[in-house]
Amino acid sequence: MQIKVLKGMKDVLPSQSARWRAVEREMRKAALLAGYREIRTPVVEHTELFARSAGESSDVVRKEMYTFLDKGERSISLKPESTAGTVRALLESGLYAQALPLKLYYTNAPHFRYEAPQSGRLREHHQFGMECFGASQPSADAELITLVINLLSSFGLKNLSVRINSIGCPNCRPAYQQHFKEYLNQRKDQLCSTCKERLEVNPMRTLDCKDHNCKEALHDAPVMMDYLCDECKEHFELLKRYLEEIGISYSVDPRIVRGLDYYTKTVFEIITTTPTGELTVCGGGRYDGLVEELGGPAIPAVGFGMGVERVLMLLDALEPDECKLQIEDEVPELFVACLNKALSIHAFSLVKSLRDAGFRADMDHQGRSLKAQFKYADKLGAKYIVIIGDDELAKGVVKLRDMSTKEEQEIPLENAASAMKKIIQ
RNA sequence: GUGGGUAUAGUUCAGUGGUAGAGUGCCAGGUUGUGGCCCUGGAGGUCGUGGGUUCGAGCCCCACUACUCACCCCA
Repeated sequence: MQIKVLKGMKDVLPSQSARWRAVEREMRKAALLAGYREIRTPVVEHTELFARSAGESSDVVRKEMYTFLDKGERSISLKPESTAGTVRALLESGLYAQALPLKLYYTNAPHFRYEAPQSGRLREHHQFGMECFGASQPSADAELITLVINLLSSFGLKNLSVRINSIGCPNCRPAYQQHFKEYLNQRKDQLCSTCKERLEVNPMRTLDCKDHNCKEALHDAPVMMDYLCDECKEHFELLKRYLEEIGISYSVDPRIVRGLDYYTKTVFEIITTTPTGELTVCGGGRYDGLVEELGGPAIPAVGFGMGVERVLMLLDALEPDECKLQIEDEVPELFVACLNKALSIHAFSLVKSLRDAGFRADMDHQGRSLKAQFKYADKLGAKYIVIIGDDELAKGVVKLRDMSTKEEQEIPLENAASAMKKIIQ
């Protein structure tokens, strides 16, 4: 019985891995330009970390975590998001005591959510994310949004839209929630069953319910935007001004409520349209209370997570000329073919010296006919073939064939690599 | 968790209850020193699994499993 990959998990095969590296390379470059440095946190954490950060009532914690008991009967979970782990590392290392703001990023970090996989939604997916600690000003929020838009645009992606909202802070949110809850209670009968539950646990999540009746019931519901305290209001207004200043277009969507409980003030999503509908590529926001919540000092923070698979999905949908991503060339430059098996020993040592000289070079390992070696080299996409034959060897040369022009020339076997370097470049 | 679709060669997929098929890929030959195109041949199948109906099941029925899409939610 053949063993197959687990549900919701995907192998990245050679045909795709160069794209992964290219995307990752650009992400690192963008992060570095803005002063962010890489952090790598473990894939597993104490379950409690996620319960305390994302919130016991969040869907992620309630039903989507990969949770296990380890051999010491500790409850551990594969990380469903990276902010909690980053904050944990920040506190544990004492990094927060150094110069603030502290800017951190991670890329191609595996994340896990135990749910039904479908298009653009896997159980294991990878995120690029950035977190900025100690920056209370909305310029930090704007910096992140700008960076994401720039990055995605640089790949050639279009149809990106930025949606922002403010969900207030502990000063202004309770009053809003009070009013909102009263509003909901009056319309309790119209709500779907999950929203009835939400009403008790986390009423604000009813705002992004897709159920038709719920939408109807909520269409003139009070929104947080109208209840923001002066500080939150000013913060939000400034964020908009920063975005406008550099020409990032956005829309204010008072219904964005993120799935994680730790957010305060700014929340944002970067959305794109696909043939099947809208797809969230990136989501994030401000979490001014989380560091303190997890036992540290009161340090404001803002960050986002971006789904790498989703970015790649969008890139795959682009026409070849629209995709601006530079993919690393992996095809061999030289394939060393030999006329018969006895000559393989010469091919072997030539390949070695070609590789030492920095060429991507390969040879046959199956004892195949010359013709078969040519076919193989052609399938690999080799740019040149080096032919070693008895006649050539007697003369102390090898033949170099340009696969696209079919031109052949003889190269002295001695110092062949440096001679080829001149010809090929 | 709920609902729909699908399951046949490495892969993409045809297949009307009566001999297991094609495209593509792979290997070889046509060409004893030369790739792409062409021609020929070859290898490759427990027809998802288990039951049932039938003289006979890839096909009909039931169950299960896997995959996939959608809902919910999200990256």
